[in-house]
Amino acid sequence: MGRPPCCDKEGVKKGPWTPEEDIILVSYVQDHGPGNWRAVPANTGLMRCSKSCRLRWTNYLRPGIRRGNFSDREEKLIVHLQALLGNRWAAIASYLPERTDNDIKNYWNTHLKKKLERTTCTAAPPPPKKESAYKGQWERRLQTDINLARRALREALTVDSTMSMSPAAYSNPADYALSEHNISRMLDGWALGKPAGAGVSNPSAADSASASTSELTDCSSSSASNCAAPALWSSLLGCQSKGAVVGEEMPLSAIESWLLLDDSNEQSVAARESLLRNYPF
DNA sequence: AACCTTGCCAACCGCGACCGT
DNA sequence: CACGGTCGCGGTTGGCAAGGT
Repeated sequence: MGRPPCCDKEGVKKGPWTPEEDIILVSYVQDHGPGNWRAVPANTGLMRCSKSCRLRWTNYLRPGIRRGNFSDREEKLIVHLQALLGNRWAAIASYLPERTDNDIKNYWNTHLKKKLERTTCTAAPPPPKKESAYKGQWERRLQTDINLARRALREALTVDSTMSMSPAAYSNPADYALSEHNISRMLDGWALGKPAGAGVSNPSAADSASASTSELTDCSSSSASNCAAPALWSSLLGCQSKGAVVGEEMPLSAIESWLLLDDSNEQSVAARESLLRNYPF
């Protein structure tokens, strides 16, 4: 069986958006905020399905989106994150707040994939290096971060008596492990345990702050992973997540440094090991 | 100039997850 | 618990533009 497509109703317009439609959508979102997409066509008279409205907003009209060429830094981040996370474009996009998952996906499919194929064809096959171990560890870590962030956000948004519960109050230990209480406890521990040089500002956090300068940016209505992950990194690394000076020259954050490290460089590997020691999982 | 090929990207489609009833 | 509605994600496609023949 299968659900009929949401956009096959008669009178639902498809294809490219006109400037007039864009204006209507932007005006509506400015008034009501993003979210509740089902109400958008009904309230605006747009002959578009809710899905199309959401997509247009998130991929094109949403403020804070940077279009055009990807920088080397962004390329490297995408390549590394893709290697770690696979084709989880939304998760990858959460580390590049100014780029949409669609943009990153398109860029990967049209540029980076071919680029990598070219380089892997010409380059010698990679030795069975420690990288795989790092990859596995960091992939798990990143995935856990996303899951924790999602869960923490959900819990934070829920006025819940379990907030003050002790571990013993949880019937399932896994529930406590993922509880907001435990997460904040862990974050405190990580922040306290940060190395002397770890108090660097996080460009991701700065990007988030930059994106959030627009009053239209509404984290609560978008994917939790999109908003929570950079914030989590900020917490993890002891960075200021709010009030980051936008536009100021920022040193690379620990995570970004790691992502940009050259695998073939022993110094880089040593630096990575150091990071792993400083931020034990 | 006309036609064909290729590359790019906005938009669509289908599926799974989540949430309320 | 089951069900239906909604949302978000990832894969895919359609159409346009640029370049080549």
